Amino acid sequence: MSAQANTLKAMSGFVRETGSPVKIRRHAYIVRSGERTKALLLIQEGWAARYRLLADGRRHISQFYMPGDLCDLSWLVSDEAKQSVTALTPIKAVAIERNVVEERLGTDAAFSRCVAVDSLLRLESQAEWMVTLGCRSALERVAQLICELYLRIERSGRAANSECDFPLSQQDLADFTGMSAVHVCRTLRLMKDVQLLQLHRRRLKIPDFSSLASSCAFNGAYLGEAFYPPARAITALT
Amino acid sequence: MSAQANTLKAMSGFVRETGSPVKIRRHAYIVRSGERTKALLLIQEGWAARYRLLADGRRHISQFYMPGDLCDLSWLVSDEAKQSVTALTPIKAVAIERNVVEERLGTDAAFSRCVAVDSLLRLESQAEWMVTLGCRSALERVAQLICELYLRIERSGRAANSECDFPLSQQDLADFTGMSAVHVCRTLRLMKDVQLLQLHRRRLKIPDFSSLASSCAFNGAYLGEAFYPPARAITALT
DNA sequence: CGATCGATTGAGGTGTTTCAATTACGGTGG
DNA sequence: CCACCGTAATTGAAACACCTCAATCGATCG
Repeated sequence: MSAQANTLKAMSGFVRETGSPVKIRRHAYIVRSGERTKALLLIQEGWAARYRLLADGRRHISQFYMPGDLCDLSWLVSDEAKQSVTALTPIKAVAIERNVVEERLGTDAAFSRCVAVDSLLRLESQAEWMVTLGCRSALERVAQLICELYLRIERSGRAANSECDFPLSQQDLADFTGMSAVHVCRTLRLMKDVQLLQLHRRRLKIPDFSSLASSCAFNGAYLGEAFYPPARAITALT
Repeated sequence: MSAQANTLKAMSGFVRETGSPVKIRRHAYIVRSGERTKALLLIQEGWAARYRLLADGRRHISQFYMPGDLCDLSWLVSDEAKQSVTALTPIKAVAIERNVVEERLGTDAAFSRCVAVDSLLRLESQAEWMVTLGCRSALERVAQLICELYLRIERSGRAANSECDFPLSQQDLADFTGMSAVHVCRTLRLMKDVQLLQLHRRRLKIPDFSSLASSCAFNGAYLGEAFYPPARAITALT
């Protein structure tokens, strides 16, 4: 679908031209839940997490951002951010004023369409994760997350030889998959033991993507074609 | 925000004018996963569920549709439906050709904006459910679902005296909340015992909405103002 | 080189699932 | 109106996946 291939390009091109560069320190808030944001960010280097803190102290991460991702269109539709976003690593990004985007959304039909299409694709992707959180096993959750993240890293041009940097802690993985950090540890150990992946010192290697994918019945179609070249889609399904 | 109040009206007004009425039998497919849809539906009577069937037979429902809901904008952005939708009850709806909407999305800026805003709001709502599926207890899950559904039913004008029709089976609730039907049964029993709700013969009564809401730290803000009048929002939070 | 944070491992507990049996309900035909 | 049927709800008992707590080990960084 050409529409969705255009989406990111149009959006990020717009941001890159119009915006101004910013840097964010590790562990710094990008936005706190309840605050009104004044700018959107196009991430260029580093990772961030969108999360919610519950009253009992538990944290649930609902989204990871990495280079190439736009953070966050949902800020356009509500006065207050519903969830916090924090930098997991040092970040370089391009910031664009919120009102510039708001202005364009509603006057520029092609741009508005891009936003709509992008949001609908994310909705599909999140729906898949609802399914996974709702009824898949610990190993499947972790495997699916690793599959998804690896493909997105690869897409951003930061993977080579089935290897890439992987800045997430086990606690981060746990907070996304709805598991305890301890159980993530045990699950990763199991996956390492059966050669599904190598993960050490923030480096990830996936010796055989298709076996990892089949361990969790991964179908990357939900990431959209822009994130998932057809050639890869086929190998992942076999 | 006025934008979101306009969203549904604009959308459903458009559909109602342009579309043609259809009826769907209980248990009939509205779309099967993998099929290409030719029309969107504005539900007028009855309920539907969007779900995914896993290889091992488990089902996960990622969305319920009820009167007033549009089903489903995500069909616009992919050739094949990613998840199936089935009628939980007999349904009356208005159908509109997919290409009519596709055409308008991308040429009509205001319309495209409505679609974008609606999708972004749904995204927020789903993110909340990811949090709930990821780290809340059985009782909280069920309570949150009941809270959300009741408010939506009320919004559609089908509730009175804290009572409404409630066509979902315990299996339906289980498949959405990621629990077994047996445990939904036990959880409902507990909730009935402590007077959080009454549920019998497909009739739901919530004697005190605010205690039900506080049992799951419910914050209906994620439903959007259109679904959640400020007055109610306050009582639910106290 | 010490201090700190993250990863790892073990032991024990628990919320939820699974399986199986029973009961209640709602619709249908006689 | 009643007898029947299939579906849904309910209950109990046993099993299990995952969690919590706590201690140890390793790695990173000032």
